[in-house]
Amino acid sequence: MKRSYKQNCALALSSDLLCERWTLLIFRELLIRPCRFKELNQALEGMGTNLLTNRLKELEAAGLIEKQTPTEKRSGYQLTLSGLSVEPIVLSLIRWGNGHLSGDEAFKHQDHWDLLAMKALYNTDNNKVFTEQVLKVQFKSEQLTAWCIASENGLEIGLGEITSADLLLPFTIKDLQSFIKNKTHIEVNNPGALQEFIGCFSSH
Amino acid sequence: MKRSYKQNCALALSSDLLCERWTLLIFRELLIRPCRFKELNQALEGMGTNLLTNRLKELEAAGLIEKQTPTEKRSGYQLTLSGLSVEPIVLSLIRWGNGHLSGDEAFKHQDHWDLLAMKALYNTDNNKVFTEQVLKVQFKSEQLTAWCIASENGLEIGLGEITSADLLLPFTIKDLQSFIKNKTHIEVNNPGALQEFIGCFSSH
DNA sequence: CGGAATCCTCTTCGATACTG
DNA sequence: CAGTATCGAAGAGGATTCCG
Repeated sequence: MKRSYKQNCALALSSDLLCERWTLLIFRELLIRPCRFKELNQALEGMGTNLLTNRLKELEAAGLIEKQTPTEKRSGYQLTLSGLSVEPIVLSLIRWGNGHLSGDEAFKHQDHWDLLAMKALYNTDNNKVFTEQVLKVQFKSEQLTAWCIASENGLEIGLGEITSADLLLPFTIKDLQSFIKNKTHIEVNNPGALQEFIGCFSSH
Repeated sequence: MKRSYKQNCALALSSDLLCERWTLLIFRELLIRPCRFKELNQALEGMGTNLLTNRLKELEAAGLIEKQTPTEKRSGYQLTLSGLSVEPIVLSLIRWGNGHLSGDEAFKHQDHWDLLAMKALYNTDNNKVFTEQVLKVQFKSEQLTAWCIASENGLEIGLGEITSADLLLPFTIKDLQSFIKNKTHIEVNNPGALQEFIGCFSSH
């Protein structure tokens, strides 16, 4: 029997389901890519495996996540269509956290988290049409290989390699952010694309 | 010493502060109007008064809420400017809860909660310019007297009376929603304004 | 090996009674 | 009316074990 605020209010209802401890961080991971149990366990340091199991069951029961089809040799968890609709909530929390809080250097950090932050800060308004309709960016560092595709519809993100990137950044997103702030010079294969790309983000 | 995810991630940081149990519901109340301790206590049934005290202290320490100036005879709590910036998060949760979950009739309900839901569902895009630039609506029922002002900039809401309302609705917002759904006929002082007003909300 | 189940400790929560 | 104090109940955290 699940704990509930027992209020007939949209906020209370969604909080009951989504704002339990750890739950939103599970969504963070699954919004970036499907995850195996172990990946979640590693990203969510401090969460007991039993608690993780419970949350996954609750979310599966609620129809927000599902196990990948067993045809694939190693099954993992992924968001359902309904689970995907949680993204705006996560992004609004990221925007808020980004604007209001400064991180503690002692805290754990994983580079792929920045990928979602990038999506949260991407600004569709701001945004002139790209010379090429879309702009494909490849990030590559020791810890993370990732990509994003910017267009007027928003920013798509993912892990791994992308073909025919317009812009190759030999470092992580965090570095890019500090570049934007400090306006340091960086060498890239396509300076024009870099400028276009940077123009897509809210400046703060 | 506060509990924390200890992750250097915008989502984890904002969750640490905002997604503790009851915290978002406190924001719901204060986004509608400043509250005295007792009002919060009544709206947050099931929350112990000690816990409420703790949360209020934490939020005050974080600079998100403050006590009203003691010049006013009875002091209460209100959002700071920084606290106001939490609104987009609350509204995104309301939109999600409204779309994905059906309420349980046994649960407690307070009419003023619908006021914030109305704000969450208000659609600035949808929105032709009003004949009068803004549209002032007064709600009046036994349980709730409230108003809202719709404009191209968004929807302002508040409790109590407003002067020179364009539209007087002798019932609550819930009734209006069911009217929108079922397209039942209702008698009002200004049918044209009612149509304009209804056109401002996402249809779902 | 992935992950579910068990057990134990500690923290937080929930409800009520109490005090300035 | 605002806030404290108290205490049993529930949830979280961590380690370990069990199972396919």
